[in-house]
Amino acid sequence: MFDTKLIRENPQEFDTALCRRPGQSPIADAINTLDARRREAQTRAQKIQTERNAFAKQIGAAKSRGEDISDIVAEVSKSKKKQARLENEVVNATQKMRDFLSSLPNLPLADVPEGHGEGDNVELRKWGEPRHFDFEPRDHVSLGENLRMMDFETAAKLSGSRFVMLTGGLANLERALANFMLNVHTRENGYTEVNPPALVNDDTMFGTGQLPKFGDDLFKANTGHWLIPTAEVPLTNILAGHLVEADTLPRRYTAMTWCFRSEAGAAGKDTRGMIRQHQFTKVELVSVTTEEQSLSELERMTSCAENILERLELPYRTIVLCTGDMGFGARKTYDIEVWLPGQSAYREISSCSVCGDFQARRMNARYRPDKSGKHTRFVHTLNGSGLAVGRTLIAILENFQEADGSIIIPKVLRQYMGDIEVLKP
RNA sequence: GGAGGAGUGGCAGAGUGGUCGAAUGCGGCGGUCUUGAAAACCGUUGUACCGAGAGGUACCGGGGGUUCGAAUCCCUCCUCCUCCGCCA
Repeated sequence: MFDTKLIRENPQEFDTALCRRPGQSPIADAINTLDARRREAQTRAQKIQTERNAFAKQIGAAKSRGEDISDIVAEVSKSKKKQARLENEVVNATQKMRDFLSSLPNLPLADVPEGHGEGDNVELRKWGEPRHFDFEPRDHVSLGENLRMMDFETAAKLSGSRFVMLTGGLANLERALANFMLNVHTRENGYTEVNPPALVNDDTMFGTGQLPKFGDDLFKANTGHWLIPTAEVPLTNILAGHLVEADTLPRRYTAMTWCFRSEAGAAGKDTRGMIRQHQFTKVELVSVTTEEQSLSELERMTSCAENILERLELPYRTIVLCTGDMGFGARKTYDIEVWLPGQSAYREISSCSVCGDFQARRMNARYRPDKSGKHTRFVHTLNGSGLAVGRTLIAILENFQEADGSIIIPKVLRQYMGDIEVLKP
């Protein structure tokens, strides 16, 4: 959500920045017209209210002196209807503005490359050498089923398509991964571990930008709750409605949660395997910072995520998303892609975004920049995966496979798996 | 699920129809004293919006209503607490 004052004062700059996203057209004029109407109605309604407040005070004074008040009362009653109409106008105009503004995506930062889709993203760096195999590497489905620890058939019986059931060593491996990631982020990177609700209300989904536009991508419970598509939602909303002191920032939160996505628009995409599921485990990172800190925090967060892959010895590359591939609330996004030998491709395993004050405005989360000052500012929010656990498991299977279908366990994970070194079929 | 109670400023907590945006305490900020600090004392201290400004308007859990006037009365929803029942 945007500051209407900013749009009023810099309509040209606003439109230019917004239109760097493909599919967006200039909108500042329309917003400013709507806004002018709202302010005018508000000013008029306030004027009438001022008069009425004065009358009410007179009545109070007169009454306490024991005077007759019926004349004044009669006069005030007349303005009631007019005021109700004006107030109604203000409420409607405000609501209209809010609806309008809440459907607009965030402005890309100036250094974000312009483009229409995946193809226009820009690679920044690569880490690790994809391993050379002297046999034909298999994909994770083949490996997992061969181990008899990855069962799509039973999952389909229980739930339908896009679900998987892990058993035995792979179930343990997934738990080990999440445990490892959480330990690193909490013990070395300064994040506070949170175990948040996975069902949230409308306001919470609005705060991070899933609503009102993207309800179709979400699962909804019959109580009206929504299932979180990422822990970004509850973690970022922790500070919703709060005013905090600057010296309590940054706040860094991490959580392992299940994530639920309807994958409504992804029919036919990644149907094989556990790349794209309705339910998956993810360790999420969320930072809440000041305006000054948010850009460096993005670099920090991204390196926290990259570091996990390095310790797992998984080759990756880091790209910056172009304006056409960025999410709704982001100003700038780095994707980290892990090498998958089974696909001979780099695939997304983490996405780190800085949202500026976009989400903070939606959820009204502010801070006081300095203690004696009267001004408040909206906090800046960031989120990133640290990492997608299911996809990390896939990467381990495919990168650490042996010719006989066994899987070498990365050294850093062994302590979480009873010190075994290999999973054998 | 049943019966009660409560939601007020950063926090604690008073206020039951008019001069209440709201006592008081804590905390914060500024100052006096002090070599410095602590203590003590004095002062100050909510947010958002409208307005060029003067100034104005709104907000006492959310929404609605009664009234000339609502933190205060009524309706409704939400949240929390206590007791009982049930239960992982």
